[in-house]
Amino acid sequence: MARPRTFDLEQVLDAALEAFWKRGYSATSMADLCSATGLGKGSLYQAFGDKESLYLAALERYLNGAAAMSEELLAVGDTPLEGLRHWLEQMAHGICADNKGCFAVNALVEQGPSDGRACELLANYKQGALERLAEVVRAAQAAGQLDAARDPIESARFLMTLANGLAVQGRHALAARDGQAVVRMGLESLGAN
Amino acid sequence: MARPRTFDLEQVLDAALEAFWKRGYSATSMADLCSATGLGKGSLYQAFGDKESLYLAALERYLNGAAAMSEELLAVGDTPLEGLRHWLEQMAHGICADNKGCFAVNALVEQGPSDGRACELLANYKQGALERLAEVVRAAQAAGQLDAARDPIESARFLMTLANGLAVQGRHALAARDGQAVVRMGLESLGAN
DNA sequence: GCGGTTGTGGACGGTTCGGTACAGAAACCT
DNA sequence: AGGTTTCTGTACCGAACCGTCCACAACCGC
Repeated sequence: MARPRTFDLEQVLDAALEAFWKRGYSATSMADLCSATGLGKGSLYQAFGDKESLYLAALERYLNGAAAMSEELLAVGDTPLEGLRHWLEQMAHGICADNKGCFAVNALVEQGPSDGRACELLANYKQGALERLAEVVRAAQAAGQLDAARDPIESARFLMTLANGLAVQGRHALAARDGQAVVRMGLESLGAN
Repeated sequence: MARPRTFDLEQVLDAALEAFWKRGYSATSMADLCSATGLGKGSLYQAFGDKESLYLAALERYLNGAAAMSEELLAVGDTPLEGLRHWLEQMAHGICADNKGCFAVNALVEQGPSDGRACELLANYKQGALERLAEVVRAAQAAGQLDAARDPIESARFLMTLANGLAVQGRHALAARDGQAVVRMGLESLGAN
């Protein structure tokens, strides 16, 4: 065997994520990443390969975290609707907290319609999130909490669209109160009372 | 006097806008802009100063165009609600057409919370659009077409959030049908019938 | 037609970029 | 403890970057 690395991989990934989050992919240089992570170039390249791979690793970590957190939030409360409310509220809350928006949305916009691996990750995540949301919507409808006449998938996409819009606005300055108002209107529009 | 320039300033600005729109600011090089506009470096620098100024000029042109088009769309139909519907529908339609999203949203996300001049332009535009939308919402409420119990500004922000969310999704691939479904739900949720 | 003035585009330069090579250090196994 | 293997950071590379400069061309007023 040999010398083990002296840093924590996930910790470094989080630091890199922060840097990418702040400035985006193109505008973040390897020098930025070095100072953000506190590592030398050699270590970064050895551990991750190249800039794009590091970005993808950070993105994947973010998406996994987001999925886990979504699952937690949706499970809050005793009814499906409470879960949806928590999900959207906390999403808005996190987005309004600091002016960073949502890393996935930023990545989606910056990568654009390119055919890279990032798009693949993002598309998969979006699809999964959409289906998961639709499931909860369906449950809420079955429980009589949401208007059953609406298509669950369309409702899910509607919620997703709201969340994406909040992420955009949260990137600059969106007052928490205004974000919550949007959330409230969104839930009402699905037939919640 | 002297030799006049052989190109049309606005045409070049449109070409540059297209290039920036596709790849974003950082990822678009001056070489890209030269081939997009068909001009040499000297001409571009003489006409616009530097890359950032060219970007700002393109952004300003886009925002002016967007404002004018919004005004037109809001005026379509005989009632305020018809205007709103047209505005949101055409917004969604344009966004879904090609996978470019909305340049303003892309700029907002890429520039992030930086304190540059682009943010200033975008913030001003957003404020104006919000107020204009709120005006039309108020008119629709007065005409009995929208639920008068809702705060017009919050309703306007709600519509803006939806539009922003559509822009994000439209950057990749959003079926026109799905976009229109979101639009329909959004209008219904304001109390439209 | 001719001088003066401005647009034009390619050549050039300094800087920064992402990525590699390498020398030294550190830790594991025997 | 020694050998070996891996990690670490720096020096370095070619390429691409943004921006400048300059020789030439094109047009206007006279």
